[in-house]
Amino acid sequence: MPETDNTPENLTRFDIDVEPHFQDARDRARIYLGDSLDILGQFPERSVHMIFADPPYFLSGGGPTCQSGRRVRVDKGAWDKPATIEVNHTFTTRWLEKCRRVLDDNGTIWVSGTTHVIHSVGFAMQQLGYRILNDIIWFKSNAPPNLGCRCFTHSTETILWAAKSRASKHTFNYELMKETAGGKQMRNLWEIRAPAKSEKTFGKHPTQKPVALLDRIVLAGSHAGDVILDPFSGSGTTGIAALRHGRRYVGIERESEYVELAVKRMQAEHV
Amino acid sequence: MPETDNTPENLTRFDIDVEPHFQDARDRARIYLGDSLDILGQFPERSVHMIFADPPYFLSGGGPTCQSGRRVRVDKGAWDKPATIEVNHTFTTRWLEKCRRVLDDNGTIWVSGTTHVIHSVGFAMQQLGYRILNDIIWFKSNAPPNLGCRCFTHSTETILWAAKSRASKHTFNYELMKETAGGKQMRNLWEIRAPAKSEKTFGKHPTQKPVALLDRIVLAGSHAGDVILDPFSGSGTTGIAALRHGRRYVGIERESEYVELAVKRMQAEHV
DNA sequence: TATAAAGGTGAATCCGCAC
DNA sequence: AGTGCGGATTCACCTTTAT
Repeated sequence: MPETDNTPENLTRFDIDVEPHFQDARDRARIYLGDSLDILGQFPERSVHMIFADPPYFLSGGGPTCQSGRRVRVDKGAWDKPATIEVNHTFTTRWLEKCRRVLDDNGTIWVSGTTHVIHSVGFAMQQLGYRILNDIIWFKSNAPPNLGCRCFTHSTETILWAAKSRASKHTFNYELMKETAGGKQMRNLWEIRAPAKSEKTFGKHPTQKPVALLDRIVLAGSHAGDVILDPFSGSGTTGIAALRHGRRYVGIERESEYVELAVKRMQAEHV
Repeated sequence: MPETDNTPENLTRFDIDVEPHFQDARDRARIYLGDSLDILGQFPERSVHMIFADPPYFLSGGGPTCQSGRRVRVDKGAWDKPATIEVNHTFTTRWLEKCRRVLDDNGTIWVSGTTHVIHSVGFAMQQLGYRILNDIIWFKSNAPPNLGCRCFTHSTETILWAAKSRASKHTFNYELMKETAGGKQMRNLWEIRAPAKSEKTFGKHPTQKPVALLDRIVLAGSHAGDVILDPFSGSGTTGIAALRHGRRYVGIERESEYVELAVKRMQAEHV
């Protein structure tokens, strides 16, 4: 283990056992290929200013980023739903705990998710001592209709924004957000269109976020020069927004396919 | 204990040990004064078609409907935040469990709450085997600005809508909702103004909901004649909406002050 | 060439039916 | 009773054709 540097000015000193898979020329961006829990455990404490995470979840069959093949099989040969939920909550708690260790005392974390996972996230945050500042509602005004007609059209996603603890003096660029909102306090409801298919120029990621969403998050919760971490980097939207606004970026992603996609997207942005 | 009647046509046969504090002439509405856990435990299984609940919560000092005096005091003479959260989650789990027992197999439950409690509710629902159908976002377009400028204006409240289990064939009046939404599928984002102070004619309740919100919930999730339960009846908005649309109502409330308020409001509606 | 109208495509879940 | 297949469903977006 290298010497720990607890100042936040230490992106160039992340001298951990894992080589970054990608690192830009001026070391403003790194992406590590591997397991978030392992890699986060090697980062120095309090080394990042802000975290954005769009975590995978294991319910309802699982997607490509999912270790769902490794589920706990219970008696009677059937998937036990509550057991699966507990397993998922354990995973959620673990990565949120690792994130909290590397987060600056005045830093904040933003976690997006749909119904399947967001309540586990919110509850785990509260259990771990995070202080939830807002439930931000991302309203996708162009959401596709439900094919089944058994409930309301799912047109929102929730983003939980939390400070590290009750004692934090967290960053919030209030005036900038007020300007962006046309002179009034910005509300927790954000109408932002979901990315169209044609916007996914370099490939597909199942939950790719619009850059406009990450722009707002980066601008609201960080300063120029800050280090922003995304432990489930995916297609790299967080990195694009971070660099676009003069922040530094550390991503972690376990699928090399997505790392390549993220690098291509970041390079196409001339950042 | 009386004979159990598992049909849902049994409002007049809720012959439990607790006398309703209020009961209307045609027995379309009852309000029980007392503790929800006790009273729910006496109701027959599967005796209500739909439940709406706006539960109390114990965090951040507690309000008037709150048993917060009975908190767990831990060592060092300070409130232990995670412990408080676990206590709160235990309470949430208990009442959701009791509700599930009295809910018809094809019935649904709607639970409203803010950040402080809604994630505990959602997670407990998943743990108990409920199936969440939607996170409904109630957008209060007339929400007051935040006094502190440390986060975004809290302008939404979440309502979790859930079926009893994955196997349920729950009620959803799709076509009616589609009409209401102007011919397209209704989305999970509902813009409804918060009640003005002048609407609170007969007294105050800290989290009083607009009748328009309950109108929509009642119309979406129940049929005429159905029994609707509100285990934290408060100022009785659920009862007003239920009777207005020809449903029956069972409320439970532990503060006699609110029971009186609810009765006054229901009588003023000529129902 | 620009704008408008028309038509095709795609997403996920529920249901009934056959076995 | 459980499994498994196929059909039905909605609306935003993109493409094609018409004005």
